[in-house]
Amino acid sequence: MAEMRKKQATINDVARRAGTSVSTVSRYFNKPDVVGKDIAGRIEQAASQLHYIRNRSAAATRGHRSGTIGMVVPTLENSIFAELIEGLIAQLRQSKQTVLISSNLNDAGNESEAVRAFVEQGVDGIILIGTEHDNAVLHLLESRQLPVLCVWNYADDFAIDTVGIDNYRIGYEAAEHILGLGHERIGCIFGLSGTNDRASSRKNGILDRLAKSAQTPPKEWQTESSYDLRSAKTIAHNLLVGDNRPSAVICGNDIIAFATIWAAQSLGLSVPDDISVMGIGDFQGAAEMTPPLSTIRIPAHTVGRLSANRILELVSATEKAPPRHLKVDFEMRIRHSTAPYHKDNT
Amino acid sequence: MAEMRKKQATINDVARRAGTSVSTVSRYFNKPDVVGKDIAGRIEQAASQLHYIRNRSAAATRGHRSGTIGMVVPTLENSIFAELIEGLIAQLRQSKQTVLISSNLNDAGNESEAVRAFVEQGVDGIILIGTEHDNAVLHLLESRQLPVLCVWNYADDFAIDTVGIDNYRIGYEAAEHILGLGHERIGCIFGLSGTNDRASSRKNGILDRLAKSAQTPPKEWQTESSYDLRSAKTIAHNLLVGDNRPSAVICGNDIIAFATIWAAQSLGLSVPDDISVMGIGDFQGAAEMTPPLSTIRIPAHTVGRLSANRILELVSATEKAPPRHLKVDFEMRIRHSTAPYHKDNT
DNA sequence: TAGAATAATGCAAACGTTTTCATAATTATC
DNA sequence: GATAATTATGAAAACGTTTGCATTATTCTA
Repeated sequence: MAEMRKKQATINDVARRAGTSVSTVSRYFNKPDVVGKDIAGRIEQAASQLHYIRNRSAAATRGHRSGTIGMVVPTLENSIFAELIEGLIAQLRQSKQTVLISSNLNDAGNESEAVRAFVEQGVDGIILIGTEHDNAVLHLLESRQLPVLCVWNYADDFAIDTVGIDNYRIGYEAAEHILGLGHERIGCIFGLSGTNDRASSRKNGILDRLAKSAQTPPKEWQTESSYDLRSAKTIAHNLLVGDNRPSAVICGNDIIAFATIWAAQSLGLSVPDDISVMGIGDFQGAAEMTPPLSTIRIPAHTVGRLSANRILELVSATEKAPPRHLKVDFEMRIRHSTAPYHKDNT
Repeated sequence: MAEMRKKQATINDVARRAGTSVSTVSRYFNKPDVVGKDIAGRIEQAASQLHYIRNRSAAATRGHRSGTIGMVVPTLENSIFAELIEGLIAQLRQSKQTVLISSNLNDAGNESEAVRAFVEQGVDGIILIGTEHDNAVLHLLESRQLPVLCVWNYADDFAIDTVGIDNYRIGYEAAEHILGLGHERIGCIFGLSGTNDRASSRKNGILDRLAKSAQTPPKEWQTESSYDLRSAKTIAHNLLVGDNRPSAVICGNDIIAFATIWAAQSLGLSVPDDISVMGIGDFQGAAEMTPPLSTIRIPAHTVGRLSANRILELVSATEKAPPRHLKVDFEMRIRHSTAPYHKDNT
């Protein structure tokens, strides 16, 4: 159909029909209040009669905003990012901005290409997850002077604006909860800390708190897993099988926590009677599952909303300001997958 | 920073440095093989030295493809759409296409605006979920002659191209499985059929198969729920509470099935000893949960891949052809949430 | 009411590409 | 070796907007 695409109404047609000039029509669409009442009416009418739709590409050539924000996430298959994105879209839509999404498909090496594609499209700003990014990406963005925002991980010493949560603190609090329950045989399944700043912040928070109470787990109880149910379940199984097992396990996120609970159940263990499980994230299903998961709620939707506001500020800022960092609060959601330590937990 | 955005290298700069004309440079980027070896080399070098990045907006004004495909989904928070999108992105990336995503945020009324925004951005094609769409949307797309693809639901009588699964058939097979197990007290929790073609196709498939064996459930066991764990769990609870309850429940999708299993467990019922639960979708976690869910796998990633290929075909087609419909197969995944009917199932 | 300030409008250049057409250079054909 | 066919290149117009500047109409000030 490419060839036969009909000629569509342009701003010229609208101007002609409304009996005015293109400049005025253009102005009307950009700042409606600057054009006279009568002409405005005629333009409105002409535009709707002709089913006129603006051509943002054309506008963008003249240096005008494209009205798009690009966001690249590590993966869409983690519901928490989906929630984040929905928050972002909801808010950005109110400002008539369109969101371009790209996924690294779980391979950080894809990021650079994704960002480049966004730059080609002429996005007004870019949102990235976390603070660890390729030099190529950072250079590109820097040389283009393109507004960037790193979300998800609060990092007050970072050179780029961030909005996110304090993952160290989250880890700390998670450990605190388990300690408060009296557990002394504590296992951990962290997220993969090698590639992921959030995971390693949480890990440090957990370990620091544990160390403070002289409860640092033995090496073989400090495990790591990707955020993937299948492998997490295997790792949890290995941690839990046999008699010498922890009485509580702290998980790097809820995916891992789900997997741990299911591994325990499939081993015939009761959560929380035989073993307590602590998650992080409050993902979908955490509250509904059996038993409802004790976790820490990360308000992803809020992060999305705030990110939208912040990137818009950055986009319309007239000069470069020092980076600002927005910390968003988390909330403990203690449900029924954790319980006080008692003797026969062994 | 808007004001101070540095001037970036344009195709002109590249041409000058490479000692050739802009036309040749442009051609080089679009069909590299049509320009001479030596010049090609010089262009390549000049472009990389200048960190040149193409400006797709400018290209688009001249009627050239924008290199973008827009997709709007009902919600991102359903992991199955996320999987679909990942498949789409993965495939489209290979053809150097960028994906624009929009979410209706669970309100179909948003779709029209989302589509309009995409048209303003000049997408080359649009992918929609399902076959039920606003007239405004359909008209807009039609009048613009924009390639459209409706995915997820196979519908061989639909005026627009589709690629998806046969939801009627899926429902039919789900019922068949439960019937084959000997159940005679069957309850259903469908998806909301009012607003959603997939849900109603499945419902019809289930009901038709049940009717064929004279097992149509009483009205009060034919319930509906939104695809949302919380409300689904409530509805499942009401269905299962008390002594007069079904021995098996067929669920409109896995979200509902998860909720049903958890509702049963929280009522002290065992799945599948007291009650069998059948899902549809094979969402994340279905295989890992306790008990592993019997369901029907919808290969969302494949749907995404195929959709990518199809929309690309439509975009580069030179004339309008009659719609084609691609059916993608599903697979039974019988695990442990369903079991043969036995007497003391009450 | 004259002059100044302000508001509304139009003209035309500019944005960075693609693409048509013409031209020059090369290769194939007899 | 002359002509035809093919290939590689460049010049310039076009795409649909925005925007700086100039102009005209309106309102304000004294």
